[in-house]
Amino acid sequence: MSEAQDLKKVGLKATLPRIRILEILENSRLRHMSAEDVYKSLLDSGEDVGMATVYRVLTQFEAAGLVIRQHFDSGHSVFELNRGVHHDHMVCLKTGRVIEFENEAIEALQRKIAEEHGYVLEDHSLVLYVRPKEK
Amino acid sequence: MSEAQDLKKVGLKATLPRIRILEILENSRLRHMSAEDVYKSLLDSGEDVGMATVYRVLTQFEAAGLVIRQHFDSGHSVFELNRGVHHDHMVCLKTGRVIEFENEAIEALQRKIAEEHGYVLEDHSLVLYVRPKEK
DNA sequence: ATGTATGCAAAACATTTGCACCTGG
DNA sequence: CCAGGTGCAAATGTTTTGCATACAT
Repeated sequence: MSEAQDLKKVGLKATLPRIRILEILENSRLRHMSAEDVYKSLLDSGEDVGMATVYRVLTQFEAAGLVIRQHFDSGHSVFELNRGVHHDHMVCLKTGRVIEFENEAIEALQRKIAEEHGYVLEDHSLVLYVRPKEK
Repeated sequence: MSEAQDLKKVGLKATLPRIRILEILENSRLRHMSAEDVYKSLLDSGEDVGMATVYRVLTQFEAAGLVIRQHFDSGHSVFELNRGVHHDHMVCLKTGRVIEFENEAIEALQRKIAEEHGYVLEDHSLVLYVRPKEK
């Protein structure tokens, strides 16, 4: 019940829409939600917010480091709560399911590659598009 | 001058817009062009094509394997000629420059990770966002 | 009180589509 | 000639913005 504190901690006023959206991200069974998903979820809970606010709030949350925005190849963004542990994503082309995974070897290789080209790795986006293995 | 043949080879009629667009992709100094870039380039050469055709043709080229569509985090797609050698991309956050790189170790790791989760790797998207190394 | 946040509607983009007309083989 | 391709304008889907009103501190 301390969403209000969490918001203030990152410099955001604890307004109702922000609190509700944060709750949704924390409690939804979907770890990866589109703005539309969040919006529908709000309406379902009887809240009266506009899409514009959903986008504004999610963008602020991203800037504050509370959520991470992913861009998969689907034309729209998906947002997930930043739980502090970095991971990448695997999207099943058959079911649309999103699987998270961590792999330090890949992370290290990326840093090394950037380094070799005279750059410092700032961020990266890795998405594997996969299909269930045939039995 | 064999763009016409290249097109027929992949089952596409050698129409003027398709030939011109293929030429642009082959000759532009930018390896990665947005639909807008291609469109402007066409206009500059005095060609009279519509954006709709640019998108239709680029999409057909992608389906035919002639070009590869990338999605970077910028909201719009960029297209590059498929030169047959797979590679990933590094985008400089300071200059916007796009650098291509190949790394078989990363490719192998990705296949292994998908495998470990019971999937087969079908495709992937890896983009490193980097900044010039301080001297 | 007062500066910030919100809701709504309209705008802004990138991309796609319907349809009458044109064109390549 | 005729199926397929193109141009234009209008539709689409997602995200952003302007502005008057409502709210947190």
